[in-house]
Amino acid sequence: MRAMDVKTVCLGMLSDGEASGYDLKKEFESTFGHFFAAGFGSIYPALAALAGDGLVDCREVPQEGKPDRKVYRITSAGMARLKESLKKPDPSHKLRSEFLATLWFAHLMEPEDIETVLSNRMADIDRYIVMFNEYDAGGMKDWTPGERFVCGFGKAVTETIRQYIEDNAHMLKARPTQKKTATG
Amino acid sequence: MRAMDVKTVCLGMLSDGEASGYDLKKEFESTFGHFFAAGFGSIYPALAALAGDGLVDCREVPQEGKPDRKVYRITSAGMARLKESLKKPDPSHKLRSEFLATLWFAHLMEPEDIETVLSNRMADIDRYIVMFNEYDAGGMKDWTPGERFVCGFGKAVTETIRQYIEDNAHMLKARPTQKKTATG
DNA sequence: ATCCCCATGTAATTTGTTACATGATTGA
DNA sequence: TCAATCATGTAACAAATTACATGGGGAT
Repeated sequence: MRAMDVKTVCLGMLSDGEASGYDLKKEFESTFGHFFAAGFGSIYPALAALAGDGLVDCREVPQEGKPDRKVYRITSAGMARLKESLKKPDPSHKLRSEFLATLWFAHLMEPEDIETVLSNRMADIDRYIVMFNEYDAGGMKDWTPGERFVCGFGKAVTETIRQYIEDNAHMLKARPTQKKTATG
Repeated sequence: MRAMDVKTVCLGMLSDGEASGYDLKKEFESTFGHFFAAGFGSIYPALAALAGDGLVDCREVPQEGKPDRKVYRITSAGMARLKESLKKPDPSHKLRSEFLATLWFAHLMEPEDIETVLSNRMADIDRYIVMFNEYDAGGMKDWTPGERFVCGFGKAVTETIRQYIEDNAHMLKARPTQKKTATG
C-alpha cells in the first residue's frame, strides 16, 4: 500500500476521528465525491484489511434491528503508515472521461443526442456547484487547509467546465467541415 | 460494449482511417492523453476482440526485423456499432486524483513534501499546456468540431488548475488551524 | 555503450464495480 | 404504500495495469 488507494483514503479519513464504514461512505459521496469514488464493495473490504494489518482497531456497538455498528479508530501504527503513504512525491491525477471521448466523435452523432449528452453533464455540474456553494455558505469552520484547498480546486475546475460548455456547445452543432475529402 | 471503453475508443479512432495498435497507442498518448489513458496491454486485446466481432478487419504488412505490422480498418458493422455506442445519453466523467486525496491530508505532511507534490504536478500541467499550445499553433486544420471542443476543454481546465495552484499553494503552507481542541 | 523507436503480444496481478443477501424504522 | 436511511458484508464479474517475452535499427 504505497499509493493513495481506497484503503489509504479510509485510513486518512479515520485520522480525523473514529467512524463506521457507513460513515465513510457518506464522506466519499460528499466531500470526496468529485475526485475519488468508492462504494461499499471497496470500503468494507478495505476496513477489514486495515484491521487485519493492525492499522485500525474496531469496536462493535450493538444495535436493535440493524447489524452491529462497527466503529473503527486509527492506531499509532496506522498513523505512521498514513504519514508514510503521504510521502509519495508524484501522486496521480487521472481523468477518465467517456463524456469527452464521446464528444470527440460528435461528427458521427445526431444533433439531438449531442444535446442530451451536454444537458445531462450540465445537470451533474450544477449539482456539484450547489454542493460547493453550500460549503462556502457553511463558512468552512474546522476545515483544514488541505480540505479548503481541495474543495476550492473542485469549485474552480467545475465552474470553468460549466462556462466552457456554455460558451462552446455551439461548435458541436456546426456541420462538420469536410475532412480529407476533395469536394471543393 | 455499451460504454466508451478502450474497445469503443479504438473503434472510434479507426473510423478516421486505418491504423495499427502502435499507431493508436500514440494517439492515446497525445490527443487522448489528458482524458482517457490506455496502454498496449489494453489496446492489443481490444483490437483482437474487435476483429473477432467483425467490427474491424486486419491486413498484415510484412516488415524486416520487426513483427508484421497489423493494420486495422473499421467495417460497416463496426461503424454501425460505433454510432450505437455514441447514443449513450449520460457518459461518465470520472476524476480519480491521488494528488487531491494526498493534499486533503496536507496537515499531516512535511512542508517540503507538500512542495514536492505541488511542483511535480505543476511540471505535468506545463507539459500539457505546451501540448495544447502546439495544437493551437498548428492551426487545427482538418480537426473535427468534436476534437476542437475536447482539446479546448482540456486547455481551459488545465489552465484553471495551473492558476488555482499558483494562487492557493500558500494555503497549504500555513500552520494548520487547531481543530476541535480548546487551546485559545 | 546506451537509450529510444519501432512492433507485437500474453499472463499474472491488482483493483474496483455490481449484484446479491438481510431487515427494521421513519417519513411522505 | 413506497422510498429512503440505517447497517453490514460476500461473491462474481469486469477492467485495466504491470511485468514478461522478443529483437533489429538508428541516434547520441
